[in-house]
Amino acid sequence: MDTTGQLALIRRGTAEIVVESELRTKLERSRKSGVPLKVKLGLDPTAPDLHLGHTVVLQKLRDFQTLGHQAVIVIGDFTGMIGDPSGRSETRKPLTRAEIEANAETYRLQLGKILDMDKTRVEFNSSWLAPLKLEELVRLTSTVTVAQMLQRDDFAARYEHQRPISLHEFLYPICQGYDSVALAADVELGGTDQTFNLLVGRDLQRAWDQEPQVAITVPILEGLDGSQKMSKTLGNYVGITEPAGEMYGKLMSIPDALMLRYLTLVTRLPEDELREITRALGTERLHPMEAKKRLAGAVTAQYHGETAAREAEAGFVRVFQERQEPIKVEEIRLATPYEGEPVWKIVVMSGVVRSNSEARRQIQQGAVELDGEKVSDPNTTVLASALSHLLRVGKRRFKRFVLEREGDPKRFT
RNA sequence: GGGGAGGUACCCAAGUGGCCAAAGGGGGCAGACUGUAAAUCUGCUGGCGAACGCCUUCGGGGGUUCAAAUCCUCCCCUCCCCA
Repeated sequence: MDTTGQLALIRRGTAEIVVESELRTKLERSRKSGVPLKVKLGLDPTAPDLHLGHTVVLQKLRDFQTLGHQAVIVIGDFTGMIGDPSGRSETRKPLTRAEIEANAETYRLQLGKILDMDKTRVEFNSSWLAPLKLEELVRLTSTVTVAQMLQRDDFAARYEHQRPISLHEFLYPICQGYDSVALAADVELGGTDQTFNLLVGRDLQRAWDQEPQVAITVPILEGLDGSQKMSKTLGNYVGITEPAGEMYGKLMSIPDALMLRYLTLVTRLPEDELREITRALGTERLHPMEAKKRLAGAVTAQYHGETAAREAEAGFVRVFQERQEPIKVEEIRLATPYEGEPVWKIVVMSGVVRSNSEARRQIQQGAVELDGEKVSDPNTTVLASALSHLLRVGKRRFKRFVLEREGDPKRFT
C-alpha cells in the first residue's frame, strides 16, 4: 500500500501523532527498503484480563501489522514494580517469575483475538532494565528535568493538590522511555494518558543518538457509565472473554452519546458505514436503539462470531424487550430441600448479593421475583411445590434453583 | 533541623465527650419512567438478627471517662513554609 494509504489507515481513531511528517518519512523509507517499522506497545503485567478499552490501542497495532510492520509487545514486568503513576497506584509488590509467566500466557491467548501472534514479538523489559548499572541510571535520569516531569498531568495535579509524589515514580516514564531505546523503536503506541511517557522515549532516543520514535496516541475509551475511563477496578468494563450474551447486554446499556465513539474505536466497521449511521441518526431515520444493536452485534461478532452474536441479540430481545425469562439460566443445584426457607436466604445462595442485609434490602425494594412473582417480604418462605424455581434479582440477574432428588441426579437443560 | 496543617466509611467532606453506624455531596444498587440509553423523581447504601438489639468501623497502639471519631500519650504516614 502506498504511504498515503497507510497513513489514512493509521490515522483512523487516533488522538494524536507526534510527529506526522516523521511518520510519513519512516513509512516511505520502510516501503522502499522493505524493512518493516518496529511498532512498540507496552503492557502492564499485572492486568492480563483485556477489556474493550485495551482493544482500541491493540487494534491500532493490528493496523500496523496489516500494513506489514513489526509489532513488538513489551510486557512491563520491571516497570510493574514501580506502578504507573498515571493510575495513581502505589508501589506494587514485585511479581514472581511464575506469576509473570502465567500472566504473559494469558496475554498471548487474549491478544491472539486481535493480533497475529505469529508475527508479534513479545519482550519483557526486565531483560534490559534489570541489568542496568547505577551509573547508567544516572545518565538516564539526567536527561529529564523536574520541571518537565511536573508537566505531566497527573504529577502536576498531585503537586497542585499537595498530594504525595514519590521520587521513584519519576522512574516510570524514564524506564518506559528506555524500552524504546533498547528496542530502537520506530513507533510507540499508547493511550492519551501515555503521551508524556511516549515523548520521554523520544528524548531518550535522541540522547542515545537514535532517530526518535513517532508517538501515536489513541483516545481513552469511556466505560459503561459514559464518563470514567473503562477499567476493571471501576467495574465499568466489557471484557473480551466475556460470554456473548453479557457482552451484548453491556454494550446495549452504554449511553447513546458514546455509540459513535465505540463504533469508531472498538469496531472496525468501514468509515463510510459509520458516516451513514451518523447521518441516519441525525435525521431520525434510524432509532438509536437499532444503531446500538448494530454496535453490540458487531463487537460481539468480532469476539464470538456471527452466530453467537445473533443468539445474543435474540436473547436480549427476549429478556428485555419481550420481558421473558432467558432461554439459558444458570442453575444452582441443591441436594437438600429448601422448602420453608425464607426468600432472602435463597437470594444469598444465588450469589448475586454480598450479604444477608443486601439480600433483604433488594427484596424490600421490590427487586426480587420468584417464578415471575414479585416478592416484597424477605421472610416469605419458599414452597418446594416445584422441582425448580426461577429467581430474578434486579433487571438482569436470573438464577434457577434445582432440587436434585435422589436417584434422579441427571436433568436435561 | 525548626514551625504549621492534616489522616473520618468506595471517593470527597462535615463532625471536637453522650442525641454518631457517623451530616452533605459523588459513586454504587434498586424502583418508577423508558429504548436494559440519557435526563428526572423515589428509596437504599458496615455486618449479624423477624425484631428490641448486638457486634465491628473514624491512621495504629496504650490510657482517662459511666461514656471517645472527639480528651491525654506514644508511634506511623502525608502536605505546606523556613533552613
